[in-house]
Amino acid sequence: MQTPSSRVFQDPISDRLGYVLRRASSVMMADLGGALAVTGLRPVEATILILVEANPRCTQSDIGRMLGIKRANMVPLIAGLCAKGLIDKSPVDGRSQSLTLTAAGRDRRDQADALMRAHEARFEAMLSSGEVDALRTALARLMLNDTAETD
Amino acid sequence: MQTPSSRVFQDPISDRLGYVLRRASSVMMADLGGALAVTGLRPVEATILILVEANPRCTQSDIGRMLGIKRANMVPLIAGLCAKGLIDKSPVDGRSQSLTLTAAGRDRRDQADALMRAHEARFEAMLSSGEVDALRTALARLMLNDTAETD
DNA sequence: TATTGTTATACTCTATAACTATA
DNA sequence: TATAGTTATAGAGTATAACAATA
Repeated sequence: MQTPSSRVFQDPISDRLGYVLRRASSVMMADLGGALAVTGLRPVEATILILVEANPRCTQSDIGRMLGIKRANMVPLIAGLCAKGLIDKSPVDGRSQSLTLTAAGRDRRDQADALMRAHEARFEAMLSSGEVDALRTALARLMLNDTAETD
Repeated sequence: MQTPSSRVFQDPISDRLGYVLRRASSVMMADLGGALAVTGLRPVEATILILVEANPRCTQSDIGRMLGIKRANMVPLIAGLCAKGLIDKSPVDGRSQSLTLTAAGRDRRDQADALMRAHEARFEAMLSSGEVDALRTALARLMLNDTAETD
């Protein structure tokens, strides 16, 4: 056969740290997206529910800063969660609005969180506990190079 | 002062492996993008030049399979590199075209590769060599969970 | 002056469907 | 029947600029 590749290719990029980091991240995010599909939430939406529950009465700007998402891009995210009846806004400032989970939001958060933890456990099961610790340590170290502006 | 946050927030997501993986990846990619800006190439374009040099006469579909980029999305990437005079196409099949670097493409590849290696060295310098090895091993293991279709 | 929320906009990345032509 | 290249299109994610209201 002479189908897509009897040819063997040189692979000069699988030893590039940035490349493998990006690919591993995209594999894990794709898995998470699939795991969360039953909740009707995307990973970022599930993450917001978790953050709002842990920080009741925070603002959407607070969430944006925690996640590295710009103010302008938080608007449709929060609006979507409100439209789904998972989050309530209430004015605090006149310019700020505090966020809290609705009862449905708490249920959905719990459902999503359980799926996220199971997802994480599936990936961690591929590593020894020492490897997991090493991975977390290394990633935390690399993140110190973050140069992104707050907004 | 009562500026953006005298308030301290709970952070229930920085211990989620998927989240830190995604953030670390985006930090490193942003740094790479900045480092490559002087070449006028995006990270994916530099990567393609490196792959074409290592695999002369490969097709754009071959590149797509190596990088996990779909056929349809390879079209503007390769067209852009051709328009810049960095890659030449020549028909092999009637349906396939083989890719090779032009002289300018080789120069640009070398320039970009040097910047990529320096970029990588800056990040690896934040870790011990044992930590670098552990990180690479762990990431390679996680990537085995890849469920993406070829095309 | 700085911050919050917002609108509008644009660019990149990714995904699907469909088509042509070739093998 | 499968592959290569292509077009068109849609959805995410992310970025900037600008504005109003408020602190």
